[in-house]
Amino acid sequence: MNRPERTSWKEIRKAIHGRLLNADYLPGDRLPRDEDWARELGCSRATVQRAMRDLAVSGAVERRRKGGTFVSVNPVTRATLDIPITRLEVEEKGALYGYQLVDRKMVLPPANVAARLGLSRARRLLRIEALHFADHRPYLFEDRWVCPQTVPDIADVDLETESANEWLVRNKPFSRADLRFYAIAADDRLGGLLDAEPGAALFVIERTTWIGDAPITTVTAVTAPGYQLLTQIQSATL
Amino acid sequence: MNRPERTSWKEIRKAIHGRLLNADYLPGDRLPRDEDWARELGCSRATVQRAMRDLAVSGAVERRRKGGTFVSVNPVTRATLDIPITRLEVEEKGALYGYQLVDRKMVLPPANVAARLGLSRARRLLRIEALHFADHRPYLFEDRWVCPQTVPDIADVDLETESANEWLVRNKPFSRADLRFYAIAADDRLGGLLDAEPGAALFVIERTTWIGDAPITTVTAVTAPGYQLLTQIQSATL
DNA sequence: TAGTGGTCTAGACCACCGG
DNA sequence: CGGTGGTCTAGACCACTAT
Repeated sequence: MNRPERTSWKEIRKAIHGRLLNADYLPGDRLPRDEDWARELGCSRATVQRAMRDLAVSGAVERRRKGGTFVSVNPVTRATLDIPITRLEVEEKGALYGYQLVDRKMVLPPANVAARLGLSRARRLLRIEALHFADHRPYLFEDRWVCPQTVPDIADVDLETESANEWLVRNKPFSRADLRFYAIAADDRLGGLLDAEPGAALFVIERTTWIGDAPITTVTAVTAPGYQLLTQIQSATL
Repeated sequence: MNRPERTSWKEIRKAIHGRLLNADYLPGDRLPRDEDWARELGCSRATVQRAMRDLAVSGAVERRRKGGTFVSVNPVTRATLDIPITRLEVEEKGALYGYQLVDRKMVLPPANVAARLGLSRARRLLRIEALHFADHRPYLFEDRWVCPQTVPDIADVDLETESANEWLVRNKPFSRADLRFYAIAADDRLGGLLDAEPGAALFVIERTTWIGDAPITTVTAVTAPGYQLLTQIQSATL
């Protein structure tokens, strides 16, 4: 600690975080100003600011102009999830990817789908049902609704060949997305599609996207039995 | 665009991201050096670096020293999940929180639990089973294993009153965590505990934490029927 | 080894918001 | 209004790694 020791913002973060873990400051407490940390730790204010921003992003502290920096009152476990294109997810596991379009038609959406997309009036949407396979076994069933008003060029895509999942992710960036994760029991149809016992517990990822205020698509991705979504957290305290 | 317009790193990010969305650069392409962007966009290199870091964190580009900056080849949907303390999650919904310890004992863990924690030798662990309630209805069942070697002071906690969940999150920071999300079908016991039909599909959050290399705890949090985990993404393209 | 991103500094000004 | 965090700049040096 005597040697300046090639200070870096990670060391500064570690030093400050250490004080928090050591309970030098308790949840709700106000921390010293950045400038004071800078003097005490022997670095510039910008470096403290870099460390503090990281602590704020990770949820350890909250910062308010004029108010100052406070130790977070309600700790949360903050994780980052990556949801890849399904084909890449399958291939990443070393499995052979397969894809099959089940159905595709223009139809009026049910109320819950219209609500998800925030559609005030009932318009016909493009509904796509498709199956993704890993090593010839069902991997994920995709029940998708696309807004042709927002995505007119979906009409030019050969959905027999290219999955709507991949085409949309690659070609239609979104500005906002809602994600939901939950579990459902397989009904007879889902059981048949996913090769699961009727009643089997299935993990579901539901995703709805917008570009600006215009809804793009909403998809209910029902995974085959045994599917798990994984992630890891590396805390700043290394 | 003529006026420098109080440039900020968010505008720089937007400008660069715009070029990506406009397909000026395709996935895999190498982007200009930061310094060139700085000259072109009329800001300092540090500002470009701030914008680029944000694009890298959000997954839009990949940066390598000496190599340069590249448009990401495999787009992913990257979401941030906040998993709060269960009590706060319930209270956040405006419901009355309740808690009940179901069981607590020292016992040898089964192989899968030992594997999760990375324990090479079989040692007795503290197993805690507890129920969390929302408005007097079962909300979440917590099946937890704690390593007393790592967390000896768990012995002093009155687990009848305070949930292990809350005590650990508040008092035992971790340096690494594994998270899994999946679905299971309720067996008779879970059905009884969570007031669910046997066979009902239940959403499960499994979390294992370490401090350094020492395992702290692993918990299987089984949620009551209807539970959904939600999150939102706000893209940089605003 | 050279090119690129990553970081640090000192100083300045701005934006927000609590008192 | 004043204090605090947020950002920008110009320049310098460092760290990594592709060539």
